[in-house]
Amino acid sequence: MTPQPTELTEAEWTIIKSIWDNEPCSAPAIQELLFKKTAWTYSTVRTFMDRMVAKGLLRAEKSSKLTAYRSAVTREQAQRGELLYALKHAFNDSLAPMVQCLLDTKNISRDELDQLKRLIADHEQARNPKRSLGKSGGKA
Amino acid sequence: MTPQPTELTEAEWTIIKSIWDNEPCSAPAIQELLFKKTAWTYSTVRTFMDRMVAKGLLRAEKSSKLTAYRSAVTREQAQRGELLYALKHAFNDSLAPMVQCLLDTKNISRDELDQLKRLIADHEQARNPKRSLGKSGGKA
DNA sequence: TGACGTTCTCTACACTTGTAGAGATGATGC
DNA sequence: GCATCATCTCTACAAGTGTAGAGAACGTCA
Repeated sequence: MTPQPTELTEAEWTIIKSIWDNEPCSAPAIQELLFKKTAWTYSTVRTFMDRMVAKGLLRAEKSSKLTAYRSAVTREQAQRGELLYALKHAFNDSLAPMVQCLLDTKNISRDELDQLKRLIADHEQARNPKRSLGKSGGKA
Repeated sequence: MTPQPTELTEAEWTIIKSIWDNEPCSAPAIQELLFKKTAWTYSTVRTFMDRMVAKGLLRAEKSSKLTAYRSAVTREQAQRGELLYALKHAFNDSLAPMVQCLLDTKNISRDELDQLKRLIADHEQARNPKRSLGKSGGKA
């Protein structure tokens, strides 16, 4: 149903990535995990997490004293939100300029280039499965 | 030199796009241009623009009473900033997942798909102009 | 049962972003 | 010279974001 496009702040990205990798998890656990990278105190992390619950980005279940958190949006949803934001604002919703920018910006290895070609080919196959090209077993 | 990655807020995107298309231009002009879309008052637009000057996103030159604005970052810089932000936060800097998400998300027409393939092919050519096709390529 | 550690709750504060009104000031036409 | 218009400057304020301290409350080990 694609609710409203999920948009995350930088801090929220940091938190939720950690949660995706560890859910369900506690706030102290996340704080500890992130401490090396962010130096955030428990209060900071907890504030973010509770705000994210309020926004519907996370879900919290508390048993007695402890609160367990899990994500309420999938990685894919969040990625899509971020991508659509960039696509819309920076590229007026047109694919090609975005991909062009990607190609111009990152130093892309031959492998990555091949990978991209494969992605596109697979996508083509998937939407147009008439004839098979031998190459790889596809399977979306 | 790629200063610091340019990041724009939603309102800033709206403003700067209008400026790219009309620079040099005055604040009242931009306000009028955007009014249909945003309903922003002059004060609002002016505040944004002056903040953007402070941030180094725009440049302002005032002659007597009038202030003329122009962009201080190119469309490409801004696009790159936005793209890198998404790439970094949502996709941990990996190309392929981003492109995959793009393919999965937007309803891509055959034309667009062809266009993408062409972009990639051109890019390949550009970085590897030795021989036209051939797998080899070797040597990163 | 008291000290200690863990986790939680509440509150706070500065900065950014979105939004705008009020009034100053200069330019124009008469 | 004065009314008017266009433009500018200044100030403000609410909501969102980044960041955190102080102190309550519970669990536990001696």
